[in-house]
Amino acid sequence: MAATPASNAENGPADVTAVSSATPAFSPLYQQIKSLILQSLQAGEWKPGEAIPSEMDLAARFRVSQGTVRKAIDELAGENLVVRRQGKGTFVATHSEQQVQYRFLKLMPDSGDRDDEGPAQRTVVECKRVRATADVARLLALRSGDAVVQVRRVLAFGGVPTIVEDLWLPGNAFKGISAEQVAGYHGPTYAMFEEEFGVRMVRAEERIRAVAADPQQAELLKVEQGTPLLSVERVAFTYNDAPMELRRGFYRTDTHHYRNELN
Amino acid sequence: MAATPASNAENGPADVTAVSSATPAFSPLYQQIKSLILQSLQAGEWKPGEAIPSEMDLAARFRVSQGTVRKAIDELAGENLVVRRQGKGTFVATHSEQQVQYRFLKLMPDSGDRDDEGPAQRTVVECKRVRATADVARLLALRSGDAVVQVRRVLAFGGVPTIVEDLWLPGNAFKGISAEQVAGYHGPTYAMFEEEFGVRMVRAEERIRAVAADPQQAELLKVEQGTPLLSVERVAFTYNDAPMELRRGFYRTDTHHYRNELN
DNA sequence: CAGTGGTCTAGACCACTGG
DNA sequence: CAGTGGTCTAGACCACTGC
Repeated sequence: MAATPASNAENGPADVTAVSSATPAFSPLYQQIKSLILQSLQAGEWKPGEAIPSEMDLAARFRVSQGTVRKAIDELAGENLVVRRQGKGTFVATHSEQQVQYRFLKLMPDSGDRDDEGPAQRTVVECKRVRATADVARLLALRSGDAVVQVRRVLAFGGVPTIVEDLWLPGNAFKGISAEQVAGYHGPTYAMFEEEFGVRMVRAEERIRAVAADPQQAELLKVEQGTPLLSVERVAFTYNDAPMELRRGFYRTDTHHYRNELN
Repeated sequence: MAATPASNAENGPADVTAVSSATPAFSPLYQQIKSLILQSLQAGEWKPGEAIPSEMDLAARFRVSQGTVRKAIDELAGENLVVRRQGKGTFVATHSEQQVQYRFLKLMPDSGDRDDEGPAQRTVVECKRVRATADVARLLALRSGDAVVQVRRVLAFGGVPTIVEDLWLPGNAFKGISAEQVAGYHGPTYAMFEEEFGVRMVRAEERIRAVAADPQQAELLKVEQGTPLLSVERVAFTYNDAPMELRRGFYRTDTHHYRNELN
């Protein structure tokens, strides 16, 4: 009964080549298993923080060997979609964990660790429903005029306002979001998105520039107008590469810096 | 003759735990194989661009199964130290390849591909031997006053000067480097370092800030003094995490942006 | 066609977690 | 102690490259 991959005979396991017999594209079994798991992840069969079935169980479910499931999960773990814990199981990744908190925030204090200065103090300046402008719509894969939620907030570290940023969220997925929710939640904002709206951010792209502080930014960050600021435009994506957040931030870099690792 | 990593008994597979019986630290066999390969890479047993022995050969050399060698090479490939090519072999990674050229340069034109604007035009402003200041020495793991080579250059894209940067290189490893060499080499500077000095950069760390152009930067980049520029400080490392280059660059970001992917 | 990396399996054993 | 992920092996076959 166990699968005998790539064998056409009676008993054979999933026929790897049969998936799309028209295209000559060859897709390994473990890739197919991977996308099956991915579908379950997307569908919410297992929630963030929960354990997914053991490798043995999944092997039985998909009629393949444990090694094949293993390789599929290896890739998912490499993409930070799941987390393996020896002796315990494999868990759906979440932004709530201590270890990888602020995974997407690359701004670091010049000296000392980020833990030293504690969590950011969040001040929500405004939170309103608006219609998407052309560029917001484009980046969020919406149509101009679609409903979006715009949040403007200031993040301070050790009492010093350091970041001012706008968030744009598709109105559909974030119905009823409020300023209190954004400001009051304990933990990363992306963890709140998971808990309150079932939206898990998986990856993001940033475009960084140097700009001069305009009057409003200068006031919110308590710097002189014209001070150079780091402009960080981020598009964050959920599972199927669907953009779910646009963020435009302006960072003071007199006591902090944006840290990046090149491999 | 052939290495028998950490095996005590005659026939059995290598005893994984015996490596450091004092420390309870457990090091899997494939990790040991990985560091053996890494040592050969460092020692220059195989040069950038060359093929390393086949998995079968390495398995025989180290007296382990092919699967174990495979997992070791998988990690090396994941760190971009080595490149696998099906049907051909596994090759030592190099900065000379077309595909991954400018792996460390994240500045992108706002519209269009980087290939569209062609290679950067390099102008070397100066190239001189100096003594390391305290901060340069610290970042390069040298002592203050040690000999270093400083290179100042301007990079232009499509005729527009966009980057001005200083490079500091340990004098020891880069003896005899000249302005002509830096300016005249066809291909990435890091490829030149490999060919001419046997120094291969493996990874790098960057610290990014927004600053105002000083008079000299303004002149070289043909912008107004005070224009916001992206300040990018990079330390590049060779094999054993040894820092081998410090680079301080200033980027115009009116037509380009620094692109980053968050996972 | 031989040689390379890539996939898949089956089974054994190890390390770690928690009841 | 049972259950989980982690390692290692041996062997089969597939996909790709180049002679």
